[in-house]
Amino acid sequence: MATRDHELTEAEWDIIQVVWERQPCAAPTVQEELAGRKKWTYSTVKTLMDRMVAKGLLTTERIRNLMLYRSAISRQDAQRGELMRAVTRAFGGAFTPMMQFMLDSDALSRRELDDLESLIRKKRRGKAAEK
Amino acid sequence: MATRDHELTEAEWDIIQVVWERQPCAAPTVQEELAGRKKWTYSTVKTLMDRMVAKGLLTTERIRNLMLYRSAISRQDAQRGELMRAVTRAFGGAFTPMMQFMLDSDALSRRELDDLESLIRKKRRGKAAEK
DNA sequence: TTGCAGTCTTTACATCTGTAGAGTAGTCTC
DNA sequence: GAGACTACTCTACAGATGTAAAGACTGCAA
Repeated sequence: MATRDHELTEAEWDIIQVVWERQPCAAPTVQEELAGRKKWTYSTVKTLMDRMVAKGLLTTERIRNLMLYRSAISRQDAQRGELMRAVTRAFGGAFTPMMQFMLDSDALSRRELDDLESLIRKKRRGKAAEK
Repeated sequence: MATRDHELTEAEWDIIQVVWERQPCAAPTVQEELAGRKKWTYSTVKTLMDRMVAKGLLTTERIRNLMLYRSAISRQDAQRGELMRAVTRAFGGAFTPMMQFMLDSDALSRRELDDLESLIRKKRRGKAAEK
């Protein structure tokens, strides 16, 4: 059941983010929610959402005259997809080099490094416990 | 000098990868190099490369009748761009959650976790030494 | 000098993505 | 029941992306 990786476009990320928060929700809701950041008209949002339905990213349920949308993929799936995309394209599919790159890029503060180290330690204990 | 992040498309990644390896190189070289994996004709490769020049991703130098291409951005820049894209879109710009996600996704083997831990330790020592 | 092999230039086209106007159809209100 | 709302459907269009055919140029070999 290879939940194959989904790649969302920029606009799709903006929309699905709102859907995850508010689902089930109607297109006007999403448009209003995004109104602050994006100056998209209702039409734009609706078109994007319907295309996402066609792509299997969202599902709809019609209640009388209202279309309710739900996400068809989990946030985790979408995050994994985005990550796989990055690691595949930019790092030849190898996670360790990517992690190393992040560490080397000084993107992380001392504090974050601390957190990360304990996370890894915990993780390793888990692995060690496995068969 | 904000070396702003570059976002490459799928096809652009394939091409620039070869350019990094072989530069300076001509379009036919790139096409041949990719021939195994992509069934792109010379025309396709050349068109893509010229568009990349227009975008500032590659540079050219004409020697007689030959066009030599070079990458205008480093592999690191491109990798950073891809990573920023992922972390921005999928993790709201926060690196730690992204790292955590990777750790939780079991993408890494015991071995890799070991390597990673020592990497982080080294990194932390570095940070500690700073001002 | 003629043709061929190699390279480049021009043009094209389908699909995807972002963006939206215009028109239609229920619903609520007076 | 007519207007005002609200939400929906249809259609369009420009720019980006993937893909490539057709034609033009040029230097070398016969």
